[in-house]
Amino acid sequence: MKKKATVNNTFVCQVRMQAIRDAMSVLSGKWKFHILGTLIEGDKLGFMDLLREVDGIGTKMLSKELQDLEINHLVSRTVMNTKPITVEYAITEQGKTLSTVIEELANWGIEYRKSILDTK
Amino acid sequence: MKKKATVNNTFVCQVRMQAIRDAMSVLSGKWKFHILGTLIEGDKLGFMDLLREVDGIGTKMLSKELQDLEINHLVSRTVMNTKPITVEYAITEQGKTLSTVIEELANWGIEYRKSILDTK
DNA sequence: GATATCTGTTTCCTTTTGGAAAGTAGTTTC
DNA sequence: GAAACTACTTTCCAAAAGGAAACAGATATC
Repeated sequence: MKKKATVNNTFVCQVRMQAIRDAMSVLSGKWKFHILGTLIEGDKLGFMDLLREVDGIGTKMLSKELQDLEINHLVSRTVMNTKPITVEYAITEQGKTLSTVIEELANWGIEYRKSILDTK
Repeated sequence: MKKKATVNNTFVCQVRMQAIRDAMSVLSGKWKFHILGTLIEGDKLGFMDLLREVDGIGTKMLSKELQDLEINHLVSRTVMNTKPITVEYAITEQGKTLSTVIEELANWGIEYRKSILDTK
């Protein structure tokens, strides 16, 4: 299975491929876009808030995904010293740069659904 | 684990959630963005062309992903009656509507990589 | 006739992902 | 002091995703 790139083997394409890999490595999975989208809308949400907002997610996945997003500097985590301890999750400046991507993706999804319903 | 949505339980947010689910159901996996991106650049590529262009993919995944994309009307498949049989894969009009999303994602990936290198 | 090319499919396996449920731990209200 | 609330973690398991390699069928070239 030897391979020689022939068509898109330009520098820009290699860079774009790498960029998509980079982006997906940080955004892959079933929940990241939902969590980020929710945090972009209403900033500063507690764990239980997110559990309520992100429809269908469980504690394990929410916890794990939030850790991933925090590691990648897209979400911040702040422990508040309130009566029953609460934690505030918020989108970072870095994370906010994703809002156009998420917006575009959501818009595409809406249009896609429409076009599918038309053809049926 | 009772849940009551309190913050983003508006109609637009429900629609956006659904839109992201729709989009991801069609675009999930390791290779779809790469294949679509490649087909948007150079239209009409053979199976072997794609195998060469999409760095790292194997025959099984390429075959499977192309089938998925064809089912969802994002890619067209045309069998040519050439000497050794060849097949032309191309992006559909429907598929072309993804170009802005892919563009945004790639741009974000590029900027993200830059910012990570800066902070290190 | 052997080898090569094009387009896949099939098999077998490992890794990754995701989910349900129970457990942990601290605080606070009744 | 029992129950409730917040914020998780852990365990155990099932399903999905992904990959390497072999196989297959058709034509065409050496």
